[in-house]
Amino acid sequence: MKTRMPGRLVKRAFFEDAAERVAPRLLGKLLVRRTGTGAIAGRIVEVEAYLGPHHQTPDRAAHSHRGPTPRNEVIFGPPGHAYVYAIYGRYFCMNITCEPEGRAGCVLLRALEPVTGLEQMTENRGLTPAGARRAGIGGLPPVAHPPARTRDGWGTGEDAGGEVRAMEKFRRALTSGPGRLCQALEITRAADNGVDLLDARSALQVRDDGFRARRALVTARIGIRHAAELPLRFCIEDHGCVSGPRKMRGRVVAVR
DNA sequence: AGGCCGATCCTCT
DNA sequence: GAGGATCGGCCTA
Repeated sequence: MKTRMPGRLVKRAFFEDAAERVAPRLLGKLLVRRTGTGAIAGRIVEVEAYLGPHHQTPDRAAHSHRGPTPRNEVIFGPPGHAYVYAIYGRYFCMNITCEPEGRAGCVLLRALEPVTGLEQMTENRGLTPAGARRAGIGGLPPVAHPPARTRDGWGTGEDAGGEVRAMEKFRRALTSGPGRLCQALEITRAADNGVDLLDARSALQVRDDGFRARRALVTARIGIRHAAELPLRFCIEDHGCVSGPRKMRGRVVAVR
């Protein structure tokens, strides 16, 4: 079965640059998983840049900080590939490699806006009873089932029973967070670490459907101890699917 | 060989 | 807002 993939593949040159420049430009691009039965896709709305040891600014939070090891070698390889690592024994996080081959630097994907395959994401995340068993979590959904998509948006268009708010909450729960988005798109280290995201044959791809984020909110990165003050987190301002605290100190910049 | 701890998520107070 | 789950990588002895 031939799965229809949205938009077009991003070019290699896009990632052949410093992570802190690639990161904001990545906002609005699509991360697409091809499955046996169709596509699962989300729009990138929150990212963080991690800098390689060659960089002028030392970044002790970066996995590449101490040089290449078997775990992080993909970061030192060619740009546009997936660096997937396991964290806290239960979750995976996904990065996209940047910089020319031989230099380190990558962008962590922290949140997506669900676009395609929401039912599959729901199951993958354990927000249905069957999925909960598969995902190995409790599986208490924000709402029992995702309300139907209408022409005007989610739910009925009115928010009579708080249905729109419930849908917001549900969408957030699907892909808002680096571990969550990997679970929703079935991303694992075993299957996806080192995959070329810019190859039409890959099961995981970064694509461009023409959406442009004109501005980005820049803040400190989340959940790190070292180099915690560097302004290397970028998100689409006020987007409902961004992870973390609702309001974070930062400044708005134009995306070149 | 052993210990520490993390670019997280979920649950309960 | 705090604590537990859970395990591989990396550092120290």
